[in-house]
Amino acid sequence: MSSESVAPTPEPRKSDAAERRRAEILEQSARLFDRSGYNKTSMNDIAEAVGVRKPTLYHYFDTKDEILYWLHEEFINTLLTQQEARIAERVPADLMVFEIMADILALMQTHKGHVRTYFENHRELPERHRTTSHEKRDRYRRMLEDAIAQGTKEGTFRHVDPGLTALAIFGMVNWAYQWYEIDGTRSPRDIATVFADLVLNGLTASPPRA
Amino acid sequence: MSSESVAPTPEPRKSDAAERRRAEILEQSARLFDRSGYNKTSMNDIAEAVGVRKPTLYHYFDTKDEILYWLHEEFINTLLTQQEARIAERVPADLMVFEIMADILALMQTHKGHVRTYFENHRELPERHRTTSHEKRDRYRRMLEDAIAQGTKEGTFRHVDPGLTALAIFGMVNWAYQWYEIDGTRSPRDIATVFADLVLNGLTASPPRA
DNA sequence: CAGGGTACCGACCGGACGGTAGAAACGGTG
DNA sequence: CACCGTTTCTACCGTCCGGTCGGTACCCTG
Repeated sequence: MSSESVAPTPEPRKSDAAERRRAEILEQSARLFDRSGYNKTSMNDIAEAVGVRKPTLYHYFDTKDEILYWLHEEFINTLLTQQEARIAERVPADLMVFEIMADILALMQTHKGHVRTYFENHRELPERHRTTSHEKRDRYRRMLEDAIAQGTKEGTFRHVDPGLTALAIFGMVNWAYQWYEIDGTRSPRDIATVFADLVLNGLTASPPRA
Repeated sequence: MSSESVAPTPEPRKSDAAERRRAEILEQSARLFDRSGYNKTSMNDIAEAVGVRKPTLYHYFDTKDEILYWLHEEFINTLLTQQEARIAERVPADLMVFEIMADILALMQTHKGHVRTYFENHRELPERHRTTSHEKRDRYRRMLEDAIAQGTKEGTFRHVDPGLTALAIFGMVNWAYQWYEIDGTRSPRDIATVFADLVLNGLTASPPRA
């Protein structure tokens, strides 16, 4: 404490290099899982991509499942933080719905491998990790449900089932992991605009009788 | 031709029993894949569930991939046939959208294992099967796009991008494979009603200015 | 510069898994 | 009832893969 005067990094709890290695392993894993699938990618493949040998991976992650678990952590924590900020700022419900959709669609550009791998394999996670990851996922789902319920309470939204409606909206955006092309013409935010317009205003031409 | 007078099944091209065995293998595969995942289910597991030995499976399907391929065939052909009938009947666009959604949601009750397995593993299919299965999938997607475009042309729907809108709608219903519980309180058709109402009329309370 | 944790590696293990070989039984047909 | 394709089985193969063992090099701290 007292001896450090010009330390550039105040508190590197764990070795800084270790943290970067860990991040690199997750990044390469996501890349390979996205390209070849979780099950068809071996720990050896990951090690090679990172530039180390297989046993070194096990210095950072106890099992392959653990890598999958942390891929989920990386993006679900982002989503939770972003939405928590909006709740604190009391963002209007309709805007919240749009922003949640935009957040998730943004992942398709920045964390496609993470998302795909989790969506397609979370059921096969060992009990412990599956449960805790589902808790965060469910917490996020409740955030959207709350935003919908709030919108109804404030008169912005019609009376709808918040649970089913949230599942519909999540479906719209989550499914993008199946078709979104990173080098496509539309940005995630453009797509969010179109999707939010659809879910807020509907497909029907003449406004429904109020 | 001339010898058969009271034949109950006019043309059992391939042995009838063989056809039933094949169907049974697909059914058990879907069940096990849904429970434990495609990759964590071995050919031996399937054989046991069917009540035969592993090599017998290979008498009906050359590879494990082929089983996955035929699981897709089973449900995509149903979907295509159902929608083709509607096109022939000139069903109105908004009803078509509802019925397509209802068809897919119905699969969650009748073919959950099929759907899940295909969605989560079609990318890892060998080139040949992947391509042909994608062709049918894309054909079905175009059907929804056409219905949307037709609705716009007829003035039922607003001006929207049919491609993106179709992807949004498919997302809503396809994603149900992740959360639909067969013994839940809501039937697939109930859910389709709610979802179609959402996508047709939107979430907003007061009608948007026309 | 001694000591101890951190990072890394070569070699290896046990087992599971997709798929095959080769032959026996079965069953419909002429 | 002889024949031939179909269906099924026992036994087996080669490979791959997640994970471990035991040790070495490295580096930071005292």
